[in-house]
Amino acid sequence: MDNNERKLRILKVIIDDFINTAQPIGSRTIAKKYGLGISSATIRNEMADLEELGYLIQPHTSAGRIPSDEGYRIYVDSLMNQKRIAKNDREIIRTLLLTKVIEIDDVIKQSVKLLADMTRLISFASLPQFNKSKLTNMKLVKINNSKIMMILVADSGIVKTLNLQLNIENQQILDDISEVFMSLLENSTIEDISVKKISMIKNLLPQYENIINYLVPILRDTLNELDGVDTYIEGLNNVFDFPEFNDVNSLKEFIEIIQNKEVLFSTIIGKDYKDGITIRIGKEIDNANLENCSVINVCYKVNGRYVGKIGLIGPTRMDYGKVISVVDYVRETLSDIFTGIFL
Amino acid sequence: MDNNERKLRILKVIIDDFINTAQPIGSRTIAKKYGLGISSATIRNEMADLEELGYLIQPHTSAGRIPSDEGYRIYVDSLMNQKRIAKNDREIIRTLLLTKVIEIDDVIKQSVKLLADMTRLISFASLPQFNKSKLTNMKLVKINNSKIMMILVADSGIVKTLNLQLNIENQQILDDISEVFMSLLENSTIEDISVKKISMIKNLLPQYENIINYLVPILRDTLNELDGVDTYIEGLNNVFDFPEFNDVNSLKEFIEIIQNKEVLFSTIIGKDYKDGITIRIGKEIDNANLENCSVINVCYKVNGRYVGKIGLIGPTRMDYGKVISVVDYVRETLSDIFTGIFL
DNA sequence: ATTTAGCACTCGATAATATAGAGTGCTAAT
DNA sequence: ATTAGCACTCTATATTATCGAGTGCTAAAT
Repeated sequence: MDNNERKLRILKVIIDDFINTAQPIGSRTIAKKYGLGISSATIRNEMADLEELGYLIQPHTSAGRIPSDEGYRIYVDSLMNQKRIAKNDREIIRTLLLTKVIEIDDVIKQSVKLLADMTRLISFASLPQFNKSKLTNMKLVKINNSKIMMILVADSGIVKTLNLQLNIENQQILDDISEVFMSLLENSTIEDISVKKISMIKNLLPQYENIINYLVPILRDTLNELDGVDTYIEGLNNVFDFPEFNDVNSLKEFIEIIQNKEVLFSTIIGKDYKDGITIRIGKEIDNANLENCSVINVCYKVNGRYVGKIGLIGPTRMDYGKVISVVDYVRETLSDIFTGIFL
Repeated sequence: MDNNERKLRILKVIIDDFINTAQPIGSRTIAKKYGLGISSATIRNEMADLEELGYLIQPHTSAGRIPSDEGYRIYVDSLMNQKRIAKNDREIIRTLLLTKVIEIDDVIKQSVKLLADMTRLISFASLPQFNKSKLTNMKLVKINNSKIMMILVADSGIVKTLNLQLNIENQQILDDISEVFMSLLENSTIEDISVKKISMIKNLLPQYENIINYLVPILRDTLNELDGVDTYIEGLNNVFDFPEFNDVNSLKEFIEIIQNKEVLFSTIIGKDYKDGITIRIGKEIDNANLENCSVINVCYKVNGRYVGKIGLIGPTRMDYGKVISVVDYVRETLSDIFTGIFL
């Protein structure tokens, strides 16, 4: 049916317009503003159909219509113009991500900033997880009489520094200990740190058994760090420019939800790792407080392993075409960086 | 004149009330709510006088009065009840600052968090500067084939970790280098790192001259780090609860001003270092955008040297008594920590 | 069979108006 | 010097009126 095709064209126009203006749009305005070659009455009829199909919503009788989540879904899946990222933006991304930045954390931090700046939405990322990584270096540094610092380096290049309370007479002791640790545990994953290896360490350094007993669980916990996944968030200030949050209360609510680590990590970032861009619109996010938002996510791999996710959240009314093009280019750049071409 | 004394008592009552309610207060309410033994008419006359003196402001004819900046100034200087910090708060501060925390940066970060939580205002700090400190430990850790990490420990307990690009075959080389560095530079200040000492290091490790040439300026720069003063800010979310910011625009403006590094560092934190608590009220801050705010600052010393400042900003209508007691206790605790009693 | 002009109707947004009440300043009595 | 009394002011809130964008339906036009 070719009138179906016309319906979709009208739907596209409505959503395009709404993304720009944030205002409900009516049949007359559509006819006037976008020359579709049909009268407002015809458009009116089509709009009534589109509403019945669930793609449009009428805030009240005498207002125009706005897209529903389902409307946005169709729009994203098949109606919107795929935009090519602006050359200027492309260059900024490449320049800022490919130079100066050394640590993975910094690459991700920088990417999150870029995403927020370019899309004027809120961006976030989860940081690479340390587990299943192999221990490639470990150092103990004396800070003062009661404190030391433990530095752990994983094969992925991730570095963890831990401040510990420990009375140590001199640095030499720490050097001896870390040397033995490394001799036995270099390139170990968490599973490789067996009881047997620990006993071997203790046998080699019987005089430091207490210290070793103290350090091993900390080492294991750090390697195992399943829970405390670090997350970044940027662009929070952009919420002030969202017309959908025009009162202090809804602003506050949204900011608080988004800063809730549990919500951010479980719901917004999510735990499913798969290739490509994931878009969740409104109710699809499955959180009553985020019903008016959409979330766009991508995973990034380091050395071929999924280690984290990066993405955006904003009002369902967002410029999907532009936003997706930017996210996708960041994804591509991260992929280039982390597959070792540039690192 | 003893009626002067009565005026001040009335002024105090008005400000106390306004701090609590954020509402202008009238003569009748004062007479009813606070039994001062005088009639509303008398209070009315006194209030008219207080307004003429510049301590009160009448938002409009039929509203009550609110304090002016000058009113707050008198209040803070001589009227308000000096509060003793709540025992509970005292314990939280001590517990969180004296245990677990090792690095000065962390102490300050934690302090800033505590201040924001306890006062429900916005808190900030500038970080200690590293210069003039003595180097007490240095370690080089191999991260991978092209990267190492340098850890510098100063006598003050400050730790700096730096990520560097350097091709190093194995950790042993780094250990040798750092050992020689420490043998010659332990307890050196920036001035002590003389050309002569550097040559001595090179003489001891002729085969690593390139590496040493690379590391020395970085070491010096880090020790010298004069400019890039880091600042923290916490409690930004508290602005949502200030009744004085009840529309999105004023919220946005305030947040943006406060996050402006230049304003934060130059105006809010300020560069004057002196003992004790500094309070600036409204216009005293000398920034048109912060006219409705007050700033409370203290400096902290590490090893007897001023190294940074920590403080709070919020609406002029804040509970000065409580806020000052908390800030003062944090100041005291930091002083204890940084004079080395606990560190 | 579609499409469209025409029109009565709906309903939120905005403006205009009315009302209430908190607070004031002044006057005259205490 | 203090206070009761009272007319007056002015904002905040509620009430009402008005406007207009948009709709759905009907009947005419294509």
